[in-house]
Amino acid sequence: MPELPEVETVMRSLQKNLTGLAITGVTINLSKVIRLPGAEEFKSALTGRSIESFGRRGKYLLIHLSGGYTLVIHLRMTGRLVYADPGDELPRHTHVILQLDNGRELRFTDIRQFGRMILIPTESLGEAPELRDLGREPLEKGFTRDFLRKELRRRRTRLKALLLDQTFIAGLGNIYVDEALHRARLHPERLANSLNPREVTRIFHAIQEVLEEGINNRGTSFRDYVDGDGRSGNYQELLRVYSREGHPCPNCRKPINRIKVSGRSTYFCPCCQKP
DNA sequence: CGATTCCCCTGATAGC
DNA sequence: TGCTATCAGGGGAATC
Repeated sequence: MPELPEVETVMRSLQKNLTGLAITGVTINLSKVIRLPGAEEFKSALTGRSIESFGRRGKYLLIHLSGGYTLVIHLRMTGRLVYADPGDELPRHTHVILQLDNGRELRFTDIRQFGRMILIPTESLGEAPELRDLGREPLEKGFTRDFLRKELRRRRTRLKALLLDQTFIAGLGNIYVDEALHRARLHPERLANSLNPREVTRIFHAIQEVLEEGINNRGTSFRDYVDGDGRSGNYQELLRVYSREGHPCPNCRKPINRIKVSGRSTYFCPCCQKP
């Protein structure tokens, strides 16, 4: 499931291959993935533009195009963006293809059809409903221990629910939240305003560490995720709790437990992460 | 404000 | 073997 490290890895792989190329045509096989504008307008607005640079905001990938437009893409659960040769076998569930002026193409494939694309003027990126309400970038300067401390104190919700809230911190998802909580030795159902200063420090560092490790290992390929070259990541081999129910905790060897928190499967060590 | 549930959707898996 | 029910989950909407 593409979270911040996976989207960052996709961005970097596409950046390397696609920067400077022009879009010569667009194929849309499933128009509902195009949220804005309409499918025909989307095609004509993209065709002829060149790819100038890439960016990321939370779990959103940004492709900045010539003429002041940005293509905003969310991969949700099973979305893939892969740079391919038109001769390569076309995967099932390929919904959008951007033809490029070097004879290759960028394919958007998404089994569950949850992923979305939006084309908007770059200058109005900040007002786009998808991006407008996103919280801080956890790997940028604006994410400080002091910010986290004040926000945690203010919120009366469970820690896991808060960390998953994209309007609070942008980019964390189920995998990295569970990993960060384990690393910080905090129970996912702890109330956000119950953390003492040392615990705040622990979760602050843990969030950044798991995200950086995730990026350094090119993301977690738990099921569907691959980068822009179609390569899997490696972080699934380093996960300590996520999807490891019954496996021994790397710290204490007690079996990892699984519960539901805010409707999400939540993995934790009942010994290291006491309520 | 927060918690819960439903929805979108396909494919893997469990249970019978 | 083959069928069906359940589950997985990001995010948005609706409801309490």
